[in-house]
Formats: sequence, structure tokens, C-alpha cells
Amino acid sequence: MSTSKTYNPGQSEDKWYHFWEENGCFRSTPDERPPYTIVIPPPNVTGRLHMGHMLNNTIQDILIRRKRMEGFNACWVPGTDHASIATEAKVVKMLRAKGVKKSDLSRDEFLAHAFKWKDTYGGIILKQLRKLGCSCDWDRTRFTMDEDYYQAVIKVFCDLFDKGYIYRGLRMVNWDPEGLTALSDEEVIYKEKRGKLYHVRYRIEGSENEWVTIATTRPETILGDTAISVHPKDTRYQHLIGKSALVPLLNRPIPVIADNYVEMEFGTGCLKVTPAHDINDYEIGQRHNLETIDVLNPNGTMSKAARMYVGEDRFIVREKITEDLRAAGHIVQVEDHINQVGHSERTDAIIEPRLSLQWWVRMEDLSKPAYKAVMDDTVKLFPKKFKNTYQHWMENIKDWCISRQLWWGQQIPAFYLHSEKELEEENRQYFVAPTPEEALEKVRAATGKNLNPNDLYQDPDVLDTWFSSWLWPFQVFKGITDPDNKELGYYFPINDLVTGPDILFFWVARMIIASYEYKNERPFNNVYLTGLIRDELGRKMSKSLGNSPDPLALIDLYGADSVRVGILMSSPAGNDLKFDTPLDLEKNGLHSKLCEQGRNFCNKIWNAYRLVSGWETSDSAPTETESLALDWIQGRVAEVKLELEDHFKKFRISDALLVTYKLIWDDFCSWFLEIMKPPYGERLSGSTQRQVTDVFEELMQIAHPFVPFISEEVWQNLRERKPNETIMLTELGQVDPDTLDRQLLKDFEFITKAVTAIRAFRNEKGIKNNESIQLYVNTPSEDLFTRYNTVLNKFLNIEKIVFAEEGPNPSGTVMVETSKIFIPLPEMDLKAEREKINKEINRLESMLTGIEKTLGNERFMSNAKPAVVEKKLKTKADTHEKIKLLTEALESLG
RNA sequence: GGGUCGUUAGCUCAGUUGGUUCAGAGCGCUGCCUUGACAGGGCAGAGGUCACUGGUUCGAAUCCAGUACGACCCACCA
Repeated sequence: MSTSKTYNPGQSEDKWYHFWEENGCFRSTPDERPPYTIVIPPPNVTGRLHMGHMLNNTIQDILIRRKRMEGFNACWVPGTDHASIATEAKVVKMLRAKGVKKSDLSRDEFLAHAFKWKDTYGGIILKQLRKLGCSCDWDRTRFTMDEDYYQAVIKVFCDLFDKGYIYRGLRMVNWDPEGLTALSDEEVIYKEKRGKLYHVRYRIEGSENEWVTIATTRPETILGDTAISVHPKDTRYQHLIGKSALVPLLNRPIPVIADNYVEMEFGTGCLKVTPAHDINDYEIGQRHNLETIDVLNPNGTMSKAARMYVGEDRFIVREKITEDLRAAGHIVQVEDHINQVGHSERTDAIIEPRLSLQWWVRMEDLSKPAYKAVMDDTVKLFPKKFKNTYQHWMENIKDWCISRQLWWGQQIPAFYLHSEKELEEENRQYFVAPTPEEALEKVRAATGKNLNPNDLYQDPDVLDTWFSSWLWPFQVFKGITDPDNKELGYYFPINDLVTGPDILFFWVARMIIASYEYKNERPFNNVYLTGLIRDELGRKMSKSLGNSPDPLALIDLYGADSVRVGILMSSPAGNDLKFDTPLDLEKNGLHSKLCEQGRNFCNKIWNAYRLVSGWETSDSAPTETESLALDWIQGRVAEVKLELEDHFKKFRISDALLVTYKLIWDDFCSWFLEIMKPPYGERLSGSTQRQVTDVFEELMQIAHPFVPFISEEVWQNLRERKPNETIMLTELGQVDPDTLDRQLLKDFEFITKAVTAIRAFRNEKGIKNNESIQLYVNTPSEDLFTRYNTVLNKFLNIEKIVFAEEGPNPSGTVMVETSKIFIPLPEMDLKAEREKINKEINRLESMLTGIEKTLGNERFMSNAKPAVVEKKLKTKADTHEKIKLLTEALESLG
């Protein structure tokens, strides 16, 4: 037999994954069974598996495998997201490395490169997910830029435009000077930065030596100032309102105005107003009709309008202008200052607020049904705390900037007239339609002119990636492009969504919004938000910190099952998880105690299999002990199955794993198999062996969602199987709670307690395992000791059991509930034994005092629930009894 | 600045409706155990004023308030 002492995951994992795939085990098509559907949160097309994906997809795989075994038609739709800005940035970088500039390429040429890149590197992550064991229906793999998906996005854009939800507007946007595109508010990450607050004085026009001092963190924007503002009630500056100040270095006069926005307490109480580079300044500018001077180019260098430092980067200019201002006597003071600086989520560039013409989605009305659905638990969030977060975001929802100045993505279906190209951008007419032909129709309707396609040009921008992924749960079933199809009707709404809390707004909320708008229905019933994975210092795992281990290396090292167990072992629902791979991999080598625990678990299963498979059998009938133990383990399995149902219902996945782990390790291996081991040189009843195999099979079924590979390996080996048979398509039977033999479970628990207590006694007294002992038992349940005599003997090497009031002298005493067990010893330290018993009596007596005090309290008796009082009374009686027995034992010691 | 969550054994975390058989698990640690499943193992053991301070209650790790520390989310104070 090729059963090595340790389980070898590498061999079986690839084998079984191919087996499953070839046999179409992951495939789902609509049938008469109830569906259970999950759609993968589509990873970036050029992404690679990281620890977050591991957690996420392990959980999804556990859910889908379990449902599949519960008799559902389980469908897990995989796919990838085109990730417009992230992918475009990568392609641009790749081209640059080859000496090709994006600006030298036509749009089509660039897209050809991008698609090629996507074909080469895209979908790597999907292959990696196979290593993890993910049971996705790969035939359904989707991509957010698939032809039909593209059409769906365009269709939705046009539809929302026609409904008035989409508009084009000149507004302040978050500008990414590196990606050269606008971003939505959600794509801006604020980070605390240590900076300086510069106090700069401006001379009042027409005065010799009258100054006004403002405070700014961004002196380079002084060149774009068009006013200075003070608070209207600020008595310090009343005399200045209406006068003009001169912009330092440029000597350009700007008005001093009064606006409520200004905080009198901050800085000097005077604010320089730069409408082109700050959202608040822009609003002030609007109120006061100020001029807007845009001193920055899109790439973050100074523009011609700045008149100085033209073409130099804004951060270099910040240094330079500070020096020039100082030289000219304008710097009054420079203090340290901590403020929040926005960064691009994708490029990490510092965001510039910038006035520009973009496309927007009006969110307020559109989002109302989605708000309601979560608030009334039509869509449930796990853990619940995220409901608050969601509520807050929804109640303060702002319009969504959806245009991106990129090429990779769905191009905005808006058309302009070539003839108007000379006009200012915001003055050009535009026509929104899915195709140029339909746009021409609109042109005709609007202008009466008959034009041809060459007279039009399309908006060059593409749509935000999330504007396509918000359609994911239904467009993967063609819910937009073929709204009445059968598959959609069968699979949608999907059941559960598993994702990270970091994309609650980006994605989850918007999917709910889109679903109500287009399907008039929730997209999913439950959203399970996993925790974030942190390193051993508690920091978020991220690429920039380089603190994330490579999951594939971990799988190579420990096996996929082990990594699945490891990552789940300490990740309770929605709480963050500290992972334990060392930070300095080079120095310390890759290892993880958590994964080791997973590996050890697999090894335990493997060795249990080795034991069971090695048993020789006979035709004899099962012994009484065997029957008893079989009844018990079957009862335990049933009990745990009920527990598991509850855990799964509440998405308590780690708890589900833990009870499974303990069922196999403790109940099955440590107790049951130890009882079942045939005595030296003997054979096991064939009937018993078959029943043990049944139990083992059922355990493998229960474990299968967590550890799919080893459970399949062992299951396949336990019995002869048909060629296509697989554990993953077996059905997990249901348990009727009423059939549980609770008395048996309780009896067995008593026996295990007795075994443990006597083992401890042996340990304490240094009695070797090969020395047999005698038990003199004083117990109200003699029948139990009789019935379980052989079980006790399996563990304890008992010479005989005698029922008696007390044991011979000298004997040690072991208490198990209200049973007293005397164990004779040839020599015993009587003093130590007396001390031990006394200590126990003292403990029990103080406990009894407490109980009596409680019971003597009238208010307890009148307020506490009857069950609690009853329990208390029973504890009192038991404690009394134990004290009595121990006192007797003490007396018998002399 | 607003909000959410957390603080339990050396470490990572459970503790779901308040009830002295709930103070737990795993890892780590200590002692003992090597011919027949597994040292990646077995058996046993030590370790905690449940962050702090008050309050509610007959009774608090659990409920309430405050404090401290930490994490995360949101927010336009230059």
C-alpha cells in the first residue's frame, strides 16, 4: 500500500482538481433543483492572487460546496474585471519600458496592445484560483469587457441618460496628475501628511505698509489667487473688506471679500481664495463671481496662466516660491501642520482638485430603493455593523463622476459635431446614443440636418470600471442584453455575495442600486463582508508594504487544504485576521503556524484512514462495545451536523470549521478509534468495519467544503468507487433533532470524564500505563460502569472494577460528578492525599456558601427564571453530595 | 471633527438570550509517554482582577455611562 506516514497534498490536489473539471462537477445548468448562486467579485484582469483573495474565495468555495452537497443546484460564476485605470497604467508602463509612448499611439493601436496584454496576463488569477480548489463553473467565465457586457454598459448609460440620471457638467473633480484622469470621490484615499502652514503677507493696494496675512499649505497656488476672504463678523478685518490686496511676486490686485465659510480661529483668519484649485474656494468664487485662474497643467506642472515657474512640477515650485517669497519679505511665519492629503487609489499620486467637464450620475433618487432594501434587511449584511456604515454613505450620497480620461474601458456613447470643434468644450452640442447611426437620428431630430457618420466624433473618455461591475450579478446572465432569458430567471437574484469591506461603496452598494433600477429586485440576499488580513504587526497587507506572503508559495509548502484551514482558523466573521507569516521572508523563510495546524489536521485525517484501512476483518458480529461506540459516534456526528447548520446560517465559518476539526480529531480519533482498535493480533467484525467506514465517509463529507482535496482522496480510498463518482456530488443527509439519543451522549460524556480523571490520577501518582489498577466504585449509576466496563478498560488498563462503599487502605480517591472511585495503591503519601482532598472540600464549600447565599436571597428567588433556580438547586445538592463523599473519603484515610 | 468596532492566558482569538460546572479554544510553555495510524503524535499540567472607573441588577466578561489605548470608515477647515 502506498500509504506514507504523512499525507502528501501535492500529489492528490492536481489529480482531483483535474478529475472534477473533466467530469464537469463544477458545471451548473438550470434544472428542477433549487438554485444556489454566487458570483465571484471579479478580480482585476491583470491581478495576482493575494491573501485577501485567498480568504474571500475560500469562503465562497466552502459555501458553494456545502450547498452543492445539500442538494442545491450550485453555480459559482467566475470572471475578471477590466479594471480600467489599473490595467491601463500597467500597459502604459509596459509600453514605456519598450520605449513606446502612449501619446505616439492611436487609440486602436493602444487597445490592441492592451488586449494582447490582457490575453497574456489576464486570467492568471483564475488559474491560481484552481490551485486553491475553487469549484467555479469555468464555462461561465465572464469579463467585464466581453462583447455583450460592453453593450450592456452602453445600453445602461444611454438609458440613464434618457431618464435624466446622467448629465455632463463642469465641476470640481479629483484629478490624478499621474493617471491623467478624473476620479470619483471613492477612489481618493486620504492620508495624514506632515506639512507646513505658511503665513504669507499680501500688501494692501494703495498703501505703503498695510498688509494682510493669510495662512496656506500650498504657496504655489498663490499665483492663482483671485481674492482674499475674511469672515463677515471678524472685527479684526472689517476695514479691509472692499479693498484690494496685491498677489505677492505678481503684484496683481485681488479683492478682499467677506464670506461665512472662513473660520476666524484657523490660521490668521484670512483665507486666500484660489477657485481653480480648491473645492471650497471654487464655491466661494461662484458666490462672489470671482475669476478662476488655473495655474496647473493636467500633469501637475505649472501652466502658462501661472506666469512664473511654468512647466515645473508643483512640489518643486512649492519650495522655490517659498524661497522667493521669503526673499521678497512676504513670509511671516512657517509652522508645522498635519493635514489630510488625498491620494489616487490606483496610482498613489497626490490628487489635485481641478475644474473640468465630466459625466456624472445623479445618485440621490436612483439610490433610494437600495437604501431601503438594506435598512429593512431585504438585503442582509454580515456582520451587521456594516449596516451603519452603509446607511451613513447612502444618506450622504453624492453624484458619481463616471468619466475617465483613459482608453481602456467602455467608451462613452456621446457624439459631437466636428463642425463645433472650435467651440469651448462646454458649449458643444452632444448626442447620446449607442451607435453613431442612432446619434445621427438624434442630430436630425434636434437640428433638422442630415449628416453622415463622418460628421460626428465620439467622446474620447471611457467609463469608470465600477460603472460596468455594478451590473455584474445580472449581466453575467445577460440580464441587460437579454433581459427575459431563462438562466437569469433561474439563477437571479443570487444568494450570497462574499467580498471585502473595502469595496462596500465602490461595488456592493452600487450593485444594489443598479439591480433595483434594472431588475426591480435585490441582486442578492446576503452580503458577507470578510475581515482584512493583517501582518504580524497588525498592518494591512498591501503590495506597497511588501508584507503579504505569496499564497501560491504557501500552497506549495503546505497544500491548498492546509492553507484554507490556516487562513480560516482565526478569521471570525467580519473581524480582521492577523496572519502569521514572518515579515522578513528572506531571513526567516516562509512558514506559518496557522497553515501548519491545517497541515497537521490533514495529516491526522490521513493517519486515521491508514489505521482504518489496515484493519483485518472477520465474520463475527459486532461486540457490545463496538455497537455502543458506533451508536455514540453516530450521535455525535448528528449533533455536530445540527450545530453546523446553525453556524452556516449565521455565516460563522470559522466556528463551523472548528467544530468539524474537533469532531474529527477529538471525538473520532482520540475517543472512537481508540475504542475501536482491535486488541493485539485480533480481527475486527466485518460489520463493524463497514459501519466505521460509513462514519468516516460522513466525516469526509462534512469536512469536504473546508478541505476538498484530502476529503476526496480519503473518500475515494475508503471504498471501491465507480469511475466518475466523487464526494463533492454526494448528498449531505439532514438530521432530525428528535432522533438524537441525548441520554447516550450524556452517558458517554460521563465515561470520558471518568477516563480523564483517572488518567490524571495515574499521571499524578506516576503509575505507568502497563501497571494495571483496581477501581473500587461507589456510585449511584453502577449500570453505567458495568455497561462501559470494556470502554474504560481500553483506556485505563483496569484489573478489576468492584462496587463498594469504600476502597482498601490505602487508596487514592477520584471524584467524577457524584461517583467516588477508590484506587488502591501499595504506597501512598497519605498526607499529600489528605491535603488534596481538603483543598477540594474547601473549594466546594466556598462554592456552596455562595450558592446558599444566592438561594437565600428572596429577590433572586422571586426574580430569577425558574430554570435558573432549578439548576442552582441541583448544583447545591450535587455540591453537598460531593462534600459528603469527600469527607467520608478523608475519614477512611485515617 | 463625526461615526463604527475592539481591549479576555505569553501569542492569535471564541464566549450567540446577564445566572459559580463559562472564565474557554488553538498555538506556545512544562512534565510524562518511542515496537502496531500519526513526534506533523498521545496523555496530563501550569497560565487570566475578562483595559480602567463608576452605575444598573439578587447576580455583570456579558447591560449602561465615562476614561485610556488601538483599528477602521466618513468629513471641504485653508
